[in-house]
Amino acid sequence: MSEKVIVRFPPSPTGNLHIGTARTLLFNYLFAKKHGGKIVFRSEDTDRERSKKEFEDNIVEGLEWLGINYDEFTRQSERGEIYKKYLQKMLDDGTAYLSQESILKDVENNNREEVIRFKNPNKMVKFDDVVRGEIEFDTTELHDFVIAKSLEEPLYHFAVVVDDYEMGVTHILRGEDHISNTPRQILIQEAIGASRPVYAHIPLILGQDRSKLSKRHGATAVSEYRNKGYLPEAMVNYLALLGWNPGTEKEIFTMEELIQEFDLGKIQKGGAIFDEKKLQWVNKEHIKLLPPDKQRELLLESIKDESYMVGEPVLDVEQIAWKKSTKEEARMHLEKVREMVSKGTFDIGEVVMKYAETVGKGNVLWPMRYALSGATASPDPITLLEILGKEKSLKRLENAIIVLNEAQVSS
RNA sequence: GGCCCUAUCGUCUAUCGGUUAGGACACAUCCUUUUCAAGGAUGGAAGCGGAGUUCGACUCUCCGUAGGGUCACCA
Repeated sequence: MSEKVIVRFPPSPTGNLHIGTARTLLFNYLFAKKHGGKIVFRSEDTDRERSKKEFEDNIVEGLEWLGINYDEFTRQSERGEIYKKYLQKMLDDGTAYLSQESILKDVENNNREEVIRFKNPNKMVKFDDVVRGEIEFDTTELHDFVIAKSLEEPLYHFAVVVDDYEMGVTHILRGEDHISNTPRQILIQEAIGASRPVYAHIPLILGQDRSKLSKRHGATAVSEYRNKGYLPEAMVNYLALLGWNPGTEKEIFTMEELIQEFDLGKIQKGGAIFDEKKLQWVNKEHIKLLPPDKQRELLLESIKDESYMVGEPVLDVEQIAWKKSTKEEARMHLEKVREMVSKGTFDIGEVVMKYAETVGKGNVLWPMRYALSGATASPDPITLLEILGKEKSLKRLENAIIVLNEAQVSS
């Protein structure tokens, strides 16, 4: 590679970090890392009304959580002088002009009587997209579009082109929804004498109805998935697989492996539906990769709000016995377990298992687990024993025996 | 509606002219008695339609059709 790769992270702080944005930035990250390039984070906050610090924070924190890092941080709101310089130059060159708007001044919507418009050369613009091949546009339909509200207030298309040029951005990997923005940005590039970066428009992440993923499809913010307890490694892994794959049957990757395997040429053309079921599976696979103590930490964290952790379990007598096993047998096994637990040896787990193996694991373990948790899904009984401690465990085992006895009497 | 993009199992995808069209998720059935939202096995499940090009098309071309994106003094 003769030229150093430079990519940008250009989120707009008008909302929380969207998983679609995260995926796009991830691709930029993987590509840059793979080629030893540089990444510039550029907060696109030229819209003063909609941009909020809290959103910028959410985006920054989300990326940090995911492990998607960058080398430089900047905000468009802090680059006013640069835009002003280019705007003035375009005005001088005649590639842009002050336009007296004939429409009435609309103060409410911040519309002006005078704006800066781009002098559209009205031509065909052709560009090569790494993902889609050649794309051609007739820019006549764009007319003389507005590039700034004033010398001090540049608009998106203009600011983006100036920044990409000034920062030496070599590759622009962005969402497919930007394809139609590309021609006008190329026009501005040509007007200011900027070189053209390589474009790669990646497919969108879709909701169940195949339309662009948005709030109405459910959770779209990375922070929401973080709160749901997903591992950042799993999130990165799954996102990478949406719209890209290495061409092999490997599906579980670490960030390092993704960097190693990433290839722009293998990016998909069509949009991909976000499937949380598959995310869950990827998450599970990543949990398996974690060291035992980390897994245990995760387990404790995940069950800390369960009913059996915050209060005493309420038992349904019909659920205590395992399958064909009877209530009488369940009571007998529970009494046996209670006896073993009360002795409180350090290897209580092994002792219980040994007993369970002789009389049928399920016959002992199901009633035991149910007695301890009162839930149809919970960690295994031995683990519960450890988590709850001797006192609590004995109390719950005792309670289950009482419940069984009462049922016996009344029937 | 104009312009642009896309099109293989329900979903994510492999295939880069010749395959019994492969894998994963999900689903179903069975096994597994540390239940399950664990583990194992098995199974059903796909090339949008029509023309071409070719000895041969999922793969290349064109036309349809369908879906999506975009049309701001937002980004």
